[in-house]
Amino acid sequence: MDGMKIGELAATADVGVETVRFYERRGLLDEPPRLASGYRMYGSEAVSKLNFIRRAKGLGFTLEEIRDLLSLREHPGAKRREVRARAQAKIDDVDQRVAGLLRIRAALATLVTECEHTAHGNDAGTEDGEPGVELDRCPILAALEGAALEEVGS
Amino acid sequence: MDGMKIGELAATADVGVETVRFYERRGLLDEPPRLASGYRMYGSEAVSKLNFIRRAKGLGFTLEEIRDLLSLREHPGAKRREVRARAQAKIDDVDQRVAGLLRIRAALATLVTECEHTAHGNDAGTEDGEPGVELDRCPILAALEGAALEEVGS
DNA sequence: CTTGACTCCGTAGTGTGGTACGGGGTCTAG
DNA sequence: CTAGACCCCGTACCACACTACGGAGTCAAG
Repeated sequence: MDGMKIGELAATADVGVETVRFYERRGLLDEPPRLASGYRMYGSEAVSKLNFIRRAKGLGFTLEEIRDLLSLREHPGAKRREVRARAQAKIDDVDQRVAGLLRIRAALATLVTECEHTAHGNDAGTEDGEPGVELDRCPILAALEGAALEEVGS
Repeated sequence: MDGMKIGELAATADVGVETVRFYERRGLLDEPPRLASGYRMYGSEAVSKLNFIRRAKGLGFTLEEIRDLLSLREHPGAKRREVRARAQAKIDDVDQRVAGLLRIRAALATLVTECEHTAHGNDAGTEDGEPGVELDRCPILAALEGAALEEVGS
């Protein structure tokens, strides 16, 4: 069943052929076995990895971080302690990201609520012009600039 | 109280002077009033904006998205409906990100648990060599490639 | 056994988000 | 009134993550 060339892999995972080779150079994909001709031959797990990479990228991980993430399963029976520590560090990082996103979400939700409050049921495309509640204090800014916000680092 | 030059603003918000001008060119910061000399003069709300930008950036928003986010408060009494819609769209985006991160988090937690299970209490730096539980099925990949995963877009 | 799609490799170019540089003008303390 | 720190602007450069290109070899259908 398995055994596709790079073009088929790329099409299946919906990335470019060049991207696959690029990821290989960056160590995100293992070097696959080659045909006598030098052509790369991939199994279906390569599709899974590419899907994973696409998703993780969309979540803001860098390629280097994704390489780390992927390598967490490769530990050859040794150094489980270190793997555990690295996984835990990633968890902490993810928790920070989630917390930050939830802060932004809360701020946005406040904004939506405030807007509804001010001009609820107003569906006309025309200017409403109604001053209503003052939005001079931006809830988004307020939520983000406020206290208890340690640096996220990067 | 207000009225700082670009250097003070940059120092206060812990970014580079060049970065402030860069954000201005990209439309994230308004063009501030100038002294007769041409020097930019900023009020304290510029600090808030810069703090916001730093945080939002750390959460994976692009500068363009951040510009949108910031502009949500600038609506001059009109088009609240559109503001509400854009804020809601951002909320949906944030929810998707959080969901993705939580999937990764769950996978990492599984990995940690599995490692403890296999070689718990093993603190020696030496190879343990113990095969233990098979980790050939990667929980990280498993969590991300699984069903019901629509495309996140970008 | 030719033709066209596919693959190889290396190198170069793109867009994003800055950072640095260079040649000037300005401001303030001594 | 001059030295040094600050600011102006434009341009160039950097890292990251691709994306495109060119010239050559390979493979599969007709």
